[in-house]
Amino acid sequence: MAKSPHVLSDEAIILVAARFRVLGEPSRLRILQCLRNGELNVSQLVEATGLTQANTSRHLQALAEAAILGRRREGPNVIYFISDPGIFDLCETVCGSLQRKFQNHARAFSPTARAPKA
Amino acid sequence: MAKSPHVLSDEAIILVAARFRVLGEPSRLRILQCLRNGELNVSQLVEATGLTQANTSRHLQALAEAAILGRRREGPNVIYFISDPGIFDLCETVCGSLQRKFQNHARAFSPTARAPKA
DNA sequence: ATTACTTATGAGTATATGCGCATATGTGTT
DNA sequence: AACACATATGCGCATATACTCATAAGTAAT
Repeated sequence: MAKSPHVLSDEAIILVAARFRVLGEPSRLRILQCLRNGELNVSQLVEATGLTQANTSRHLQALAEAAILGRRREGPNVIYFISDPGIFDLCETVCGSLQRKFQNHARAFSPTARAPKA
Repeated sequence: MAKSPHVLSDEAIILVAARFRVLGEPSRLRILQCLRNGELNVSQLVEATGLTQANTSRHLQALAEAAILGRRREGPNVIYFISDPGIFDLCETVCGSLQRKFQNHARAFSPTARAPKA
Protein backbone atom coordinates (compact mmCIF):
# COMPACT_ATOMS: atom_id res chain seq x y z
CA MET A 1 0.00 0.00 0.00
CA ALA A 2 1.51 3.24 -1.13
CA LYS A 3 1.14 6.39 0.92
CA SER A 4 -0.99 8.33 -1.54
CA PRO A 5 -2.00 11.94 -1.04
CA HIS A 6 -5.36 10.51 0.00
CA VAL A 7 -7.58 13.33 -1.11
CA LEU A 8 -10.99 13.19 0.44
CA SER A 9 -14.13 14.37 -1.27
CA ASP A 10 -15.99 17.20 0.32
CA GLU A 11 -18.71 14.85 1.41
CA ALA A 12 -16.20 12.53 3.00
CA ILE A 13 -14.62 15.40 4.87
CA ILE A 14 -17.96 16.33 6.33
CA LEU A 15 -18.55 12.78 7.48
CA VAL A 16 -15.12 12.49 9.01
CA ALA A 17 -15.60 15.79 10.81
CA ALA A 18 -18.96 14.61 12.11
CA ARG A 19 -17.35 11.55 13.58
CA PHE A 20 -14.62 13.54 15.26
CA ARG A 21 -17.24 15.86 16.62
CA VAL A 22 -19.14 13.02 18.22
CA LEU A 23 -15.95 12.09 20.03
CA GLY A 24 -15.32 15.69 21.01
CA GLU A 25 -17.44 15.61 24.14
CA PRO A 26 -15.98 14.50 27.47
CA SER A 27 -19.23 12.94 28.59
CA ARG A 28 -19.38 10.77 25.51
CA LEU A 29 -15.80 9.69 25.96
CA ARG A 30 -16.58 8.77 29.56
CA ILE A 31 -19.48 6.66 28.37
CA LEU A 32 -17.23 4.92 25.88
CA GLN A 33 -14.70 4.24 28.56
CA CYS A 34 -17.35 2.71 30.78
CA LEU A 35 -18.39 0.42 27.95
CA ARG A 36 -14.88 -0.68 27.21
CA ASN A 37 -15.02 -3.49 29.73
CA GLY A 38 -18.37 -4.73 28.55
CA GLU A 39 -21.91 -3.75 27.70
CA LEU A 40 -24.12 -1.83 30.12
CA ASN A 41 -27.68 -0.66 30.22
CA VAL A 42 -28.69 2.96 30.56
CA SER A 43 -29.22 2.92 34.31
CA GLN A 44 -25.81 1.44 34.87
CA LEU A 45 -24.28 4.10 32.65
CA VAL A 46 -26.13 6.82 34.51
CA GLU A 47 -24.68 5.58 37.75
CA ALA A 48 -21.22 5.03 36.34
CA THR A 49 -20.93 8.44 34.75
CA GLY A 50 -22.90 10.59 37.15
CA LEU A 51 -24.79 12.14 34.26
CA THR A 52 -28.51 12.75 34.25
CA GLN A 53 -30.65 10.01 32.79
CA ALA A 54 -31.89 12.31 30.04
CA ASN A 55 -28.43 13.48 29.27
CA THR A 56 -27.06 9.97 29.18
CA SER A 57 -29.80 8.89 26.85
CA ARG A 58 -29.06 11.69 24.42
CA HIS A 59 -25.36 10.98 24.35
CA LEU A 60 -26.12 7.35 23.74
CA GLN A 61 -28.31 8.33 20.83
CA ALA A 62 -25.50 10.34 19.32
CA LEU A 63 -23.02 7.51 19.71
CA ALA A 64 -25.43 4.95 18.34
CA GLU A 65 -26.34 7.12 15.39
CA ALA A 66 -22.66 7.38 14.58
CA ALA A 67 -22.53 3.59 14.63
CA ILE A 68 -20.02 3.70 17.43
CA LEU A 69 -22.41 1.98 19.79
CA GLY A 70 -24.99 -0.73 19.24
CA ARG A 71 -28.29 -1.12 21.08
CA ARG A 72 -30.12 -4.17 22.24
CA ARG A 73 -33.29 -4.45 24.17
CA GLU A 74 -33.44 -6.89 27.04
CA GLY A 75 -36.71 -6.82 28.89
CA PRO A 76 -37.29 -3.34 30.18
CA ASN A 77 -33.65 -2.42 29.79
CA VAL A 78 -31.76 -1.20 26.79
CA ILE A 79 -28.22 -2.38 26.60
CA TYR A 80 -25.53 -0.44 24.81
CA PHE A 81 -22.25 -1.85 23.62
CA ILE A 82 -19.27 -0.86 21.54
CA SER A 83 -19.91 -1.73 17.94
CA ASP A 84 -16.83 -0.03 16.51
CA PRO A 85 -13.79 -0.97 18.58
CA GLY A 86 -11.65 1.10 16.24
CA ILE A 87 -12.71 4.01 18.39
CA PHE A 88 -10.18 3.00 20.98
CA ASP A 89 -7.39 3.03 18.45
CA LEU A 90 -8.33 6.63 17.83
CA CYS A 91 -8.23 7.47 21.51
CA GLU A 92 -4.86 5.83 21.92
CA THR A 93 -3.43 7.67 18.97
CA VAL A 94 -4.65 10.92 20.44
CA CYS A 95 -3.26 10.03 23.83
CA GLY A 96 0.09 9.35 22.23
CA SER A 97 0.11 12.71 20.52
CA LEU A 98 -0.83 14.48 23.72
CA GLN A 99 1.78 12.65 25.74
CA ARG A 100 4.49 13.66 23.31
CA LYS A 101 3.19 17.19 23.35
CA PHE A 102 3.24 17.50 27.10
CA GLN A 103 6.58 15.78 27.43
CA ASN A 104 7.97 18.44 25.16
CA HIS A 105 6.40 21.13 27.28
CA ALA A 106 7.73 19.49 30.40
CA ARG A 107 11.21 19.38 28.89
CA ALA A 108 10.96 23.10 28.32
CA PHE A 109 10.87 23.51 32.08
CA SER A 110 13.51 20.91 32.92
CA PRO A 111 15.91 20.83 29.99
CA THR A 112 17.94 18.01 31.49
CA ALA A 113 16.55 14.95 29.76
CA ARG A 114 14.38 13.69 32.58
CA ALA A 115 10.89 12.37 32.90
CA PRO A 116 8.37 14.69 34.53
CA LYS A 117 7.62 13.95 38.19
CA ALA A 118 10.87 12.03 38.60
CA MET B 1 3.18 -3.18 25.75
CA ALA B 2 0.11 -4.86 27.20
CA LYS B 3 -3.38 -3.82 26.19
CA SER B 4 -4.47 -2.54 29.58
CA PRO B 5 -7.97 -1.20 30.27
CA HIS B 6 -6.30 2.14 29.82
CA VAL B 7 -8.37 4.21 32.19
CA LEU B 8 -8.00 7.88 31.53
CA SER B 9 -8.15 10.50 34.24
CA ASP B 10 -10.89 13.04 33.98
CA GLU B 11 -8.39 15.68 32.99
CA ALA B 12 -7.02 13.47 30.25
CA ILE B 13 -10.50 12.83 28.94
CA ILE B 14 -11.12 16.53 28.66
CA LEU B 15 -7.89 17.01 26.73
CA VAL B 16 -8.63 14.15 24.39
CA ALA B 17 -12.11 15.50 23.77
CA ALA B 18 -10.68 18.92 23.04
CA ARG B 19 -8.41 17.46 20.43
CA PHE B 20 -11.22 15.56 18.78
CA ARG B 21 -13.27 18.72 18.77
CA VAL B 22 -10.58 20.63 16.95
CA LEU B 23 -10.73 17.99 14.24
CA GLY B 24 -14.51 18.09 14.22
CA GLU B 25 -14.83 20.98 11.78
CA PRO B 26 -14.86 20.39 8.04
CA SER B 27 -13.05 23.64 7.34
CA ARG B 28 -10.19 22.67 9.60
CA LEU B 29 -9.94 19.25 8.00
CA ARG B 30 -9.80 20.91 4.60
CA ILE B 31 -6.97 23.09 5.80
CA LEU B 32 -5.11 20.06 7.08
CA GLN B 33 -5.59 18.31 3.78
CA CYS B 34 -4.19 21.31 1.94
CA LEU B 35 -1.13 21.23 4.15
CA ARG B 36 -0.55 17.56 3.68
CA ASN B 37 1.54 18.09 0.58
CA GLY B 38 3.64 20.82 2.10
CA GLU B 39 3.56 24.04 4.02
CA LEU B 40 1.56 27.05 2.86
CA ASN B 41 1.08 30.61 3.96
CA VAL B 42 -2.24 32.09 4.92
CA SER B 43 -3.04 33.65 1.57
CA GLN B 44 -2.41 30.39 -0.19
CA LEU B 45 -4.67 28.61 2.24
CA VAL B 46 -7.37 31.20 1.75
CA GLU B 47 -7.28 30.57 -1.96
CA ALA B 48 -7.03 26.81 -1.63
CA THR B 49 -9.94 26.48 0.76
CA GLY B 50 -12.22 29.27 -0.40
CA LEU B 51 -12.64 30.43 3.17
CA THR B 52 -12.54 34.04 4.25
CA GLN B 53 -9.18 35.35 5.32
CA ALA B 54 -10.46 36.04 8.82
CA ASN B 55 -12.02 32.64 9.06
CA THR B 56 -8.92 30.91 7.82
CA SER B 57 -6.80 32.74 10.33
CA ARG B 58 -9.02 31.69 13.20
CA HIS B 59 -9.01 28.05 12.19
CA LEU B 60 -5.25 28.19 11.89
CA GLN B 61 -5.06 29.58 15.39
CA ALA B 62 -7.12 26.70 16.69
CA LEU B 63 -4.99 24.11 14.92
CA ALA B 64 -1.75 25.73 16.04
CA GLU B 65 -2.91 26.01 19.62
CA ALA B 66 -3.66 22.30 19.56
CA ALA B 67 -0.09 21.77 18.40
CA ILE B 68 -1.35 20.17 15.24
CA LEU B 69 0.17 22.94 13.14
CA GLY B 70 3.35 24.93 13.48
CA ARG B 71 3.87 28.55 12.46
CA ARG B 72 6.85 30.27 10.96
CA ARG B 73 7.23 33.82 9.84
CA GLU B 74 8.87 34.51 6.51
CA GLY B 75 8.93 38.14 5.60
CA PRO B 76 5.41 39.47 5.56
CA ASN B 77 3.95 36.00 5.29
CA VAL B 78 3.18 33.47 7.97
CA ILE B 79 3.68 29.90 6.96
CA TYR B 80 1.79 27.06 8.53
CA PHE B 81 2.80 23.44 8.44
CA ILE B 82 1.82 20.10 9.93
CA SER B 83 3.66 19.59 13.18
CA ASP B 84 1.83 16.46 14.24
CA PRO B 85 1.64 14.04 11.34
CA GLY B 86 -0.16 11.58 13.60
CA ILE B 87 -3.25 13.53 12.66
CA PHE B 88 -3.40 11.72 9.37
CA ASP B 89 -3.33 8.36 11.06
CA LEU B 90 -6.44 9.50 12.88
CA CYS B 91 -8.14 10.53 9.70
CA GLU B 92 -7.33 7.26 8.03
CA THR B 93 -8.63 5.27 10.95
CA VAL B 94 -11.86 7.21 10.80
CA CYS B 95 -12.10 6.74 7.05
CA GLY B 96 -11.67 3.03 7.54
CA SER B 97 -14.47 2.91 10.07
CA LEU B 98 -16.76 4.90 7.83
CA GLN B 99 -16.00 2.78 4.81
CA ARG B 100 -16.86 -0.36 6.71
CA LYS B 101 -20.00 1.27 8.00
CA PHE B 102 -21.24 2.27 4.57
CA GLN B 103 -20.31 -1.02 3.02
CA ASN B 104 -22.50 -2.71 5.59
CA HIS B 105 -25.35 -0.38 4.78
CA ALA B 106 -24.89 -1.05 1.10
CA ARG B 107 -24.98 -4.78 1.74
CA ALA B 108 -28.30 -4.35 3.51
CA PHE B 109 -29.82 -3.36 0.19
CA SER B 110 -28.22 -6.03 -1.93
CA PRO B 111 -27.74 -9.09 0.25
CA THR B 112 -26.02 -10.99 -2.52
CA ALA B 113 -22.40 -10.06 -2.10
CA ARG B 114 -22.47 -7.43 -4.80
CA ALA B 115 -22.02 -3.76 -5.23
CA PRO B 116 -25.07 -1.56 -4.62
CA LYS B 117 -27.21 -0.53 -7.60
CA ALA B 118 -27.77 -4.13 -8.65
C1' DA C 1 6.91 58.61 7.60
C1' DT C 2 3.90 56.89 4.21
C1' DT C 3 2.28 53.25 1.66
C1' DA C 4 1.17 48.56 0.29
C1' DC C 5 0.62 44.03 1.68
C1' DT C 6 -0.17 40.16 4.88
C1' DT C 7 -2.08 38.38 8.94
C1' DA C 8 -4.63 38.76 13.35
C1' DT C 9 -8.44 40.25 16.07
C1' DG C 10 -12.57 42.82 18.17
C1' DA C 11 -17.62 43.11 17.65
C1' DG C 12 -21.97 41.45 16.30
C1' DT C 13 -24.96 37.77 14.66
C1' DA C 14 -26.80 33.23 13.76
C1' DT C 15 -26.67 28.61 14.75
C1' DA C 16 -25.52 24.49 17.24
C1' DT C 17 -25.25 21.98 21.31
C1' DG C 18 -25.18 20.44 26.14
C1' DC C 19 -28.00 20.59 30.08
C1' DG C 20 -32.17 20.15 33.28
C1' DC C 21 -37.04 19.62 33.92
C1' DA C 22 -41.06 17.50 32.91
C1' DT C 23 -43.34 14.08 30.47
C1' DA C 24 -44.15 10.63 26.93
C1' DT C 25 -43.21 5.93 25.42
C1' DG C 26 -42.09 1.23 26.14
C1' DT C 27 -41.96 -3.11 28.93
C1' DG C 28 -43.12 -6.38 32.46
C1' DT C 29 -46.00 -7.54 36.65
C1' DT C 30 -50.05 -7.92 39.37
C1' DA D 1 -56.43 -2.13 33.40
C1' DA D 2 -53.39 -0.25 36.74
C1' DC D 3 -48.95 0.15 38.27
C1' DA D 4 -43.90 0.34 38.57
C1' DC D 5 -39.75 0.65 36.33
C1' DA D 6 -36.63 1.89 32.37
C1' DT D 7 -35.73 4.70 28.59
C1' DA D 8 -36.62 8.41 25.23
C1' DT D 9 -37.97 13.01 23.98
C1' DG D 10 -40.17 17.87 23.76
C1' DC D 11 -39.09 22.32 25.55
C1' DG D 12 -36.54 26.18 27.26
C1' DC D 13 -32.22 28.06 28.66
C1' DA D 14 -27.34 29.02 28.64
C1' DT D 15 -23.20 28.68 26.38
C1' DA D 16 -20.07 27.78 22.66
C1' DT D 17 -18.69 28.40 18.17
C1' DA D 18 -18.48 29.49 13.23
C1' DC D 19 -19.12 33.22 10.31
C1' DT D 20 -18.81 38.17 8.37
C1' DC D 21 -17.32 42.90 8.50
C1' DA D 22 -14.32 46.24 9.81
C1' DT D 23 -10.07 47.31 11.63
C1' DA D 24 -5.77 46.67 14.13
C1' DA D 25 -1.02 44.94 14.03
C1' DG D 26 3.18 43.37 11.85
C1' DT D 27 6.49 43.66 7.84
C1' DA D 28 8.85 45.47 3.88
C1' DA D 29 9.61 48.95 0.42
C1' DT D 30 9.80 53.85 -1.27
